[in-house]
Amino acid sequence: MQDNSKRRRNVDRSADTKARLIAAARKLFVEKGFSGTSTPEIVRQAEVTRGALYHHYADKTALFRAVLEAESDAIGHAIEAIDKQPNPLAAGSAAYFSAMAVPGRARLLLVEGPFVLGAAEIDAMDGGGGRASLRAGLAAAVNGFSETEIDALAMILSAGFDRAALAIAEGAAPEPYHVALQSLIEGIRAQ
Amino acid sequence: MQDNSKRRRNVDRSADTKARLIAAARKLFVEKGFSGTSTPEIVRQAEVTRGALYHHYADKTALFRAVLEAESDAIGHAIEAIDKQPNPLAAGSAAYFSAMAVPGRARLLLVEGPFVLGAAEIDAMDGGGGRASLRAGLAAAVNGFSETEIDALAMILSAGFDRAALAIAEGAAPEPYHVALQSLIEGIRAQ
DNA sequence: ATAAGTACATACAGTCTGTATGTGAGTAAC
DNA sequence: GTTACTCACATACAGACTGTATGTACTTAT
Repeated sequence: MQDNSKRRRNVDRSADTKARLIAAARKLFVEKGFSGTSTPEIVRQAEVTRGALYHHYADKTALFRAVLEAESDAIGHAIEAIDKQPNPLAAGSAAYFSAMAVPGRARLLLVEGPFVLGAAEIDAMDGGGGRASLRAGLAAAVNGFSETEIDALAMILSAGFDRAALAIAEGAAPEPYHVALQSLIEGIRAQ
Repeated sequence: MQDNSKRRRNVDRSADTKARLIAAARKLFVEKGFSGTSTPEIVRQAEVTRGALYHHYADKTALFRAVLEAESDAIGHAIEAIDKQPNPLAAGSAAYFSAMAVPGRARLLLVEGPFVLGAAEIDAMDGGGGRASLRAGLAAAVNGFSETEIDALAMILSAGFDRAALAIAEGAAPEPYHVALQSLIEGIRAQ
């Protein structure tokens, strides 16, 4: 499809082909969703053949997984290195929204990902969108809740963060969501 | 496929066929998801032919929509008749969880629905899972928040309710989630 | 009684996914 | 450096699925 024939090491060819596939797939998955995107479409966009795709990835889902892993890596350390800050909840919140502001990321990680791969696998991949950090911050900030109640609080607030990030990614003003989330956290902290 | 030949009015035949299709589709969509379920599978389960399916519904998505509309109708009045109760937030919460306890409903309305039809259409169908009621309850209960902030609060808490309902539908103990949500609501009420 | 519409059933066209197979360039062993 | 082997594809194919077109028996309207 393209000129890969001139003196290139295999490792470079593979890296290049995979990068093209991931970039093309990411673009199309963001625009049209997983099931709305066909593999012929992806390889056309990437300027490779379906043979190349199925050589590197077991199936369409595996390519999708590779796209999300790249996305998750990109977020990676942004949130986790925050646990020890003065106000970890506020800092973590800011870091989360900052990470989710990258175009397409919210749709990939919060909509397509949980549906295609299942919520469990997404959680395992990115640590639940920083839910672990959120849980830790909550555990340190609140009193009078059992462990399972803190788990529930973290899960519920995490869902709120996700929904807010999605709304903001779709064009909503961020401030009301930030205020609302901060107020919710302050509210339980005060109990 | 079945014995529809003996003296049946068209309106009855249609109603019966549609009911069969909706029941079969609901079962399979709950078990295997929308894209994991094929129309041959649905009609086999319903004991009709694909011709019947495509006679009554424009496409597979339209059948899915009919399933969700039936589900939404079933919930219907359970939540809306609550706005005028002494503690509308607590009563609404209980009604919501009660409605979402019906097997399969959480997956259909909270996972498959938003993905297949889009979150906007689901919201329009069931009033955002009672988000309107939640917003009204919040508006009456809290002070010092702007309208858009109350919107944001309602959306965030609504996402929390959904996530909790899903976790409970998947087998989690309900109590911690109830406690957590009630604490969150009490917390902002007190501000 | 006849004409028109309804509710299907069947057949078909197009597209998609994943696999099987073939080929040339790269790599390793000697 | 030559030979054997592996890798990175490219191409061809089989099976399944979706939606449509067409044909038919049963109703309903006139």
